[in-house]
Amino acid sequence: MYSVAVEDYLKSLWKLGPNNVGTKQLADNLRVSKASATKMILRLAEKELVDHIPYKGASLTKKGELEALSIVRKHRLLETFLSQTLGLGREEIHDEAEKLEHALSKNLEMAIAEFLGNPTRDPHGHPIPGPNGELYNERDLPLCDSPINMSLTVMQVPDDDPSILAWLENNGIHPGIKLEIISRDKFDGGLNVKIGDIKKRISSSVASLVKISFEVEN
Amino acid sequence: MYSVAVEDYLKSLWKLGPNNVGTKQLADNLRVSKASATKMILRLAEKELVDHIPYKGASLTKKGELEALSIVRKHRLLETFLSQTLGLGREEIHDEAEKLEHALSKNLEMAIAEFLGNPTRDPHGHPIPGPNGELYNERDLPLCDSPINMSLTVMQVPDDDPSILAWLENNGIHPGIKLEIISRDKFDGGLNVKIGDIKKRISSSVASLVKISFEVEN
DNA sequence: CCCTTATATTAGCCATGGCTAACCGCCGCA
DNA sequence: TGCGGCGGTTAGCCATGGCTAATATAAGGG
Repeated sequence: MYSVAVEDYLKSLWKLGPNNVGTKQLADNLRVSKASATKMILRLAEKELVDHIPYKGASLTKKGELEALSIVRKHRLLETFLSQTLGLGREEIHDEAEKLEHALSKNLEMAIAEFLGNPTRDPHGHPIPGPNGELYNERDLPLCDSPINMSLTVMQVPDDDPSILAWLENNGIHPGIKLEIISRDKFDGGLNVKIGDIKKRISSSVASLVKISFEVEN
Repeated sequence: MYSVAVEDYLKSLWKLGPNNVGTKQLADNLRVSKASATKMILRLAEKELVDHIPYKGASLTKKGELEALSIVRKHRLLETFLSQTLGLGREEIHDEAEKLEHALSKNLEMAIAEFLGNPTRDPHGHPIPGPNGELYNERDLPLCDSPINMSLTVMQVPDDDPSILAWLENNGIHPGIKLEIISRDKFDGGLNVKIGDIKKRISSSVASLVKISFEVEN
């Protein structure tokens, strides 16, 4: 239906949304020039996939959002499928899925979803949109904003930075792992955490990319 | 490395080869105009992927052939993978693989080959080229040219025509099945065959697309 | 309040890969 | 041997999606 380029722009707009996304931000995210981004935004507006306010940015229309969610669904299903069948690591699957997602038919998407038992999270813990774009309410919190001295469960790690992912993996941090924040550095926001009996330091930039959940007391 | 379009042209040239392929034949195979095919042939010649003799046709260079074989390998590995993991039927996998093959990295190709145990045939019985383009000697014979009153083993069925494939499937004809030609119609070349105890008639056009092997007497 | 600077847009170029229309060349048949 | 027709090529158009360079706008600091 839409070209690879259009799908990539929609996905970026979704990731950077839901607020108005600036041309430069979008261009940087897609590694194209600002001029290319402007041109494409105009074309997307033409197709009613985005609303564009000149000099203010663009945001997805409902139509554009549904299209973006369809791509995100394909991406995350593919990551899960590659991980499950081929045993690829969390740090290998993103780039592969990035290419394959544009070549995945609705039929194959459904077959994969069924094969996997209609999962709701990919191997990074990211929610997988439903076949019609349904996305359940996101309740996971960034680790950097999480309470101290509580048992936290890692729910999500980033998917697109192999080096951060490798570091997390090497330090035993991935979805399902329990940890506890011991203290938060007042100056740089770095965290001292305890995983089992082992203490680690997590920089604030990494901690902002990891999401956790915890049991709420009644 | 090469674009989807270039890869598709190379694959078609390989399928229609190894003799010089005419512009019209290529254009028809790819469902593009003759002019588009001419233009692309010139570009492929520029890249030294084909030799082109004006008004005579084009054929793959060694470089072009290796590239084509790489695409064919990806295609057939994907068909095997989709069939094996998702249980898709022989008539469903071709079109999916046709799209995915262009998005498959060398790494993923290797992971899939290893997962499948480095198969040498896809679900249609077509030989899968090795990672460096090795293709073992083709010994299977078209059913239409096969001897009468001998036990024949079906080795290959066509991959790109879902309706023929569905007919074959419905009549229990697929790789591995044994059959015997009872008689050959003198006028239209149609075959009367026996599969187990059941007699079937196979038209010559279909019979030319099915390949078989048989035991050679010493 | 103006001016600097970052951000955004426009203009105009390029490659790719389609298309149609028009023309060319080769071959077989009369 | 000449010619009709099919196949092949050329010319020229279009959309897509990149790019750089030049220009326009907006917003914050002096």
